[in-house]
Parts: sequence; C-alpha cells; structure tokens
Amino acid sequence: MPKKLSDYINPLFSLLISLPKGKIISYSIAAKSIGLDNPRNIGWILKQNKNPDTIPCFKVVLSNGKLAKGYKFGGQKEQQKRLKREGIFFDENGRILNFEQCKY
DNA sequence: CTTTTGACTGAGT
DNA sequence: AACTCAGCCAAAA
Repeated sequence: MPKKLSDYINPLFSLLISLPKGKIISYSIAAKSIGLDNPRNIGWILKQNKNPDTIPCFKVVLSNGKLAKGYKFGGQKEQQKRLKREGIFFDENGRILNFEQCKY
C-alpha cells in the first residue's frame, strides 16, 4: 500500500514543531527529512495547515535563503515578521543572514 | 479522462 | 547576477 501525500502531513508538522527556536529549514531538506523527494509537495502540505499559530510553517524557506512568494498567511512580509520574532535577520535583499547557521 | 497548476530545486546559459 | 528549463507529482479544473 503506497503512501499518499496526505500521509506526510503529520510527519512534516511534527518536524516543524520540533525545530529548535531560531532554526529554519529549506523545502528540500524538509522533504528529504520526511521521505519525500519533490520539494513542491512540501508547499502543498503547508497549504493544508489550518493552524498557523500552532504549526510554525513560517520556518520553511527557499534553498537560497529567501522566502517563498506564496506564503498563505499574510505573504512574505508576515512570514518575515514571524521569523524576526525568532531572532532571524534579513539583509536588504530579503535574504536571511547567517542562513547556513540557522539551517536545521 | 486530459490539462494545468503549484509556498521548489538544481543545472545550464 | 538574471534568466530559462526540465524534473517532480498530487490536486484541482
């Protein structure tokens, strides 16, 4: 019985909840961590998030250290705001500072 | 049933 | 640095 994509929702959300404060994760790393190989599927799963206050989906960023354009809960600005609250800082190009150190 | 659409990535130009 | 393009594959149209 092959797994469906929806079966990966809980593993991903668990992973996000378990991320230490101040840590972020890229789509590709997140995908590999839960056994997926297509990062686009992470985006699909995050869209299923009904509790953005419980599930820190704002911690998922692009592999180049910037933010995805389609963040569902208020756009890039809102996501950046939440990340700053975690102690993450951005340069003038919207790229995360110390990206390598923040990465999970 | 077929086509299009993504919260993407990595390689190539 | 900016821009394509193919690969990826479940969902939605």
